[in-house]
Amino acid sequence: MNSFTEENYLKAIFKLSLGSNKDVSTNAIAEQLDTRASSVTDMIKKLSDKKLVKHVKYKGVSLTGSGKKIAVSIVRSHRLWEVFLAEKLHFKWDEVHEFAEELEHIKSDELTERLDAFLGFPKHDPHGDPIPDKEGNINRHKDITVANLKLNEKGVIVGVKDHSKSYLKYLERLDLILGTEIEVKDVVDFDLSITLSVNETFSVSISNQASKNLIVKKLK
Amino acid sequence: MNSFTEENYLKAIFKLSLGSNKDVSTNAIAEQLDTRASSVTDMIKKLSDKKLVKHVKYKGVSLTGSGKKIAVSIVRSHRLWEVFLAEKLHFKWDEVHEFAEELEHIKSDELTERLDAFLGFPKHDPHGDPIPDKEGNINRHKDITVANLKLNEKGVIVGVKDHSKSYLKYLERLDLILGTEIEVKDVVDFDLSITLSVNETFSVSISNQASKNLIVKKLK
DNA sequence: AACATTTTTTAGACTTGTCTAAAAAATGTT
DNA sequence: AACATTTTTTAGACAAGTCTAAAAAATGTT
Ligand SMILES: [Mn+2]
Ligand SMILES: [Mn+2]
Ligand SMILES: [Mn+2]
Ligand SMILES: [Mn+2]
Repeated sequence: MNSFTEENYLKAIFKLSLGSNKDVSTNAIAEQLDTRASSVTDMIKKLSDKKLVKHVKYKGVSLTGSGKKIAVSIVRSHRLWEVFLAEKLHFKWDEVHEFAEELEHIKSDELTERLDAFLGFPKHDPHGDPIPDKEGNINRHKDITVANLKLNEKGVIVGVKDHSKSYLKYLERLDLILGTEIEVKDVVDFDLSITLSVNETFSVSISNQASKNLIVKKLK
Repeated sequence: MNSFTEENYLKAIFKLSLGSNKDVSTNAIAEQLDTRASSVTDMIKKLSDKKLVKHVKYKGVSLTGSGKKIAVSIVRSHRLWEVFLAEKLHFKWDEVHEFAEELEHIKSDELTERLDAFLGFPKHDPHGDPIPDKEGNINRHKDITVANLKLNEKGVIVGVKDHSKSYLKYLERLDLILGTEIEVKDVVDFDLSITLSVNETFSVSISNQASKNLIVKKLK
């Protein structure tokens, strides 16, 4: 069995390897987990002994097959619990993550599968992130953001790239929640801020920083 | 904040103080938590520094007001999670305890209250144990067991005193589950084994060991 | 290629919770 | 009351995970 701490390292390495297929650096992990590089080196040694990561000294680290399997199963459990907390216990989307960080470590395949069934096999968590299936397959949506949309193009909000409480609360205040339909009405070339029409009911202007973290599915 | 370990000690002391109001012994705690007396002494020192227990050297330990409050809130959370696991995820009553041992430590009053509401404010857990209310009040049912019933007396099963997997599975196999109506049809004076009529449909014979762990509400 | 900066690893220490072995106190027995 | 047994505490050690400070390796710059 792996400790909570080991699981959190595996999850961090998994997150940092998404997208690029380069090895993950010690410092990146340290920052992700808010710890020191020396602590990371120690833990990498341990995970390496357990064959959960591959490590070349001074070069970087990557997950092995079994390491990745564990990481994905934790992500799956995390996101299912987030769905439970949001849909069943009516927590807001900026509140679910902290609880899920703890719930995810209650490891039992049986528990996860039953939770999945109870929730009706959801495909996405409250932030639009895909829930890996039992076999660990993940359907990532392509990262088209509001910032990528051109004038007069339409989209539906399907996710966020920034998961911070402040960003999520800000979006909720503007009704920019999952499923919302938006249309680009104006782009200011000076600072790339964008004015959106929301659900064809009202307009709102958001910064480039905000628009490039809001994932959409383009509507024809 | 208290660690999982500290919480488990508080819970153990709470359980051991139920019924009798004598102080709890170091050895009793060690046995309950499957650890050594010396470890218990160490932890008692720590909990005592935090004013969660009162300790007189060589005499024994008891919970303070705040220690008891924490212990009860963990019991509340534990039993609510057990209800969730049994009713919503359809785990059997001999399977829920282990998961609840982990879930109970996800401490957040808000989470507990929402879970309580989601479950419809249950009064008892899947083993018939009372769920403490938000203020920590517990409605213990009085301990009348099948062994206390006289010939031809009737009762409804409302709880168990032994929570072991083997006992719970055994009872389930005999359909001696919560809510079942039973009537004492025969008592063997040699070994105190009892023959029961179950739900007025069939008969079964159980040992004294089994009958004195099965809590009933007597029916007139 | 030589020097400067950044990144990573090592060395050694600290905290939490555990253990064994031994000492001290309490309890039981004659 | 004296001795034996049991219970509890103390002393000292260990594993997990963390930290700071310093050494080693890699990378960047002239
Ligand atoms: Mn999350
Ligand atoms: Mn999420
Ligand atoms: Mn239980
Ligand atoms: Mn129970």
